[in-house]
Amino acid sequence: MSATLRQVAERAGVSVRTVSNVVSGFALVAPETRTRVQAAIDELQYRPNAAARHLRGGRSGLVALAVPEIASPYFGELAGLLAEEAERRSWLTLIQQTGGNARDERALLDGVRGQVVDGVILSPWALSPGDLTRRPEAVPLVLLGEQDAGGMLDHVTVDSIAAAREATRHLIERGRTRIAAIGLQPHLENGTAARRLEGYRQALSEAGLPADPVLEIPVDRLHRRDGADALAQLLSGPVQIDAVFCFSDQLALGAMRTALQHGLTIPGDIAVVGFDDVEDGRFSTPSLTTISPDKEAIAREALACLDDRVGANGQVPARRIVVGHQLLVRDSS
Amino acid sequence: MSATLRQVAERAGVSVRTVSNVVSGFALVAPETRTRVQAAIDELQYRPNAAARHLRGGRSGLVALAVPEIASPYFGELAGLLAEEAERRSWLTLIQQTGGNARDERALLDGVRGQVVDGVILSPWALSPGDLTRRPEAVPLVLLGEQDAGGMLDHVTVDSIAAAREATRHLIERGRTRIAAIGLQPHLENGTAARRLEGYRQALSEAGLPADPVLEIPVDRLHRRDGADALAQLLSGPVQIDAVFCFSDQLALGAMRTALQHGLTIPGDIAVVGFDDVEDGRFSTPSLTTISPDKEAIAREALACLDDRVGANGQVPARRIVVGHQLLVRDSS
DNA sequence: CATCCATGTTGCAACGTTGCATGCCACGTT
DNA sequence: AACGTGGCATGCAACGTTGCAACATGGATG
Repeated sequence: MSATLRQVAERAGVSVRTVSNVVSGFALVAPETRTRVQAAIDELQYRPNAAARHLRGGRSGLVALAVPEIASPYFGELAGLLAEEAERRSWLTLIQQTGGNARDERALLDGVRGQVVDGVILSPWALSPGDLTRRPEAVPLVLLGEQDAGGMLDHVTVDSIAAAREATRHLIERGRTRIAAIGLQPHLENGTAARRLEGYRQALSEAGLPADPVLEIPVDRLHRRDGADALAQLLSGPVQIDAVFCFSDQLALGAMRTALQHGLTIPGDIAVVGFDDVEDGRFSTPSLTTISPDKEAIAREALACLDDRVGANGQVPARRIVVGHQLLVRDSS
Repeated sequence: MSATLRQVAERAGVSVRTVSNVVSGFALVAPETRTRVQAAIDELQYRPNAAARHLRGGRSGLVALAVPEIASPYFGELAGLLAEEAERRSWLTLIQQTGGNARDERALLDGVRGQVVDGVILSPWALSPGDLTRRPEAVPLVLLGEQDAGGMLDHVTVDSIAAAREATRHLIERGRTRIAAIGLQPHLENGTAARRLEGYRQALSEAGLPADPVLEIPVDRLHRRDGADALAQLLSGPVQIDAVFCFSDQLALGAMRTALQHGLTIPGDIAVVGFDDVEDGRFSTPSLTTISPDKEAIAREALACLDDRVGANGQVPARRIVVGHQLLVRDSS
């Protein structure tokens, strides 16, 4: 094991407390003493013991990042940015996968959180606002995504309604009139899909196009497979379409595959727009038009919220931060 | 904060030690006492304090997962599986991005490791075997990938030479004779690219095809962009090719994009094979033929190594575990 | 009846750190 | 000479847990 304060103290011929002062950089230490202690520290390769500091100070320096699945490109990219930002602020990042189900998300809120981490950044998928606010313990919690908690919690999000409206409007401006929406998730409490659907409908309505329930396709999850299946289902039916707005890039990439397999051209026969701007969509063929949320800003703001809340223990008013987004027009439309 | 053992003890009218015994499940506790204590635990919602346990027991229950970048699909998928397996074994997973540079990888070995985590799973990218073995402290370390450490450390890998040979042989069996290799990384210590190149050359040699240095293309990183650029470079030159073996799926997906943009057909004009079997390749158009390493096995074996080494403190002989792989033939060849 | 054992239960100490209060010294002021 | 002051260093206690050894109790054994 590593050297302790006591060992360093003995070596330097000072008290444990003085070594602690040198290590912390604070307090008054005579220059001569400081160099002597520092020498002992270097010789013994002293490293502060994280467990003792945690026990004594009540802070672990750990933040949990809870997402449905880290392997999903969007959450992978977000996790990368969050981990970077966390490191910049001297936090270590714990990764916690919820699988997107309510049971695991709830277990997470009760479990890990309380005793190991100083804060949690949660991207809820299945929890209702009620679940979120009914938390006995008070570990700082920041929400990502659409699921609001009635203004009780810090919350970083994009304006999904506006973004979805822009995406749909873009398709309309390209002359499309039979625009399907893929990605409804009526079985989840999660408000994301609902908001994107809302934006989609607003755009249709603004353009005087009818909203047709037959064009609104629910999916089980947000994987490529689901997008592929959803479009296949549409194409095998009697419905005519000339565009699809998918609620995630993953869905869009799956849908594109189905379209191409059916011999359709993109964007000739079908224009496709996604949401997330993951790396895949930039190099797919054709490249994918998408809504690009400002992920760097999400990471930055989420950690900033946590920092503020952990620093000032007690009452900081809950914040709701809306980060920017951008429509990136590429070859698929 | 949460209740402590002492508070539970007072409430149940027993000693702190007895409560500890109940919580741990071990030792002898009279059934009647146990239920009484359990009741107090439930009422007070007692949760063991992780910091105290860590300090007392010397184990944090944390394992660090150190990869170049979590946003990269291969590492994302691997991280997901590793985190799942870790949870199954009651570890929490810390995520540590090295950026694939030697400085950060070295810093990681000296820093975090020592005082916070019980073990590290490292996917080295830039470190030499020398860097890896020259470690003063003795925190269990498991290596992923090709970079061996002279048999000094636990090491989980695929047989890259054999896999690359199979991939190349597959292209030869499809009648290709001008097969390029994309993905050399002469600037890194990392042995991965070197082994895949070795397997590629072996296959050519076995088939009596000449190895042509002009067909072996180095890249800076392993992103789609690099694959796209590499193929563009090849196509703009005088060299004729009818197939590409890319050392990662990312490179392959980038190369496919370039090929399609140049109006080439896949696999008609150019057959493409990748390495990794990431989700993207399953839904790209055309879908990507690739080498699929058994990622579940990698995750399982890596955690098993760590468990064994942490459990039995001291001398466990270093293990080298080779997990299986499989050539998945899809539309790109 | 003394002894031994198994079963329950307990107090003490220690893990390494830092907040707090105190001690000590030299120096300058009244 | 007595006093206050500021710079520096230290000892004690506590964070919450568990290993260890010891201690009760009651029943079985010699």
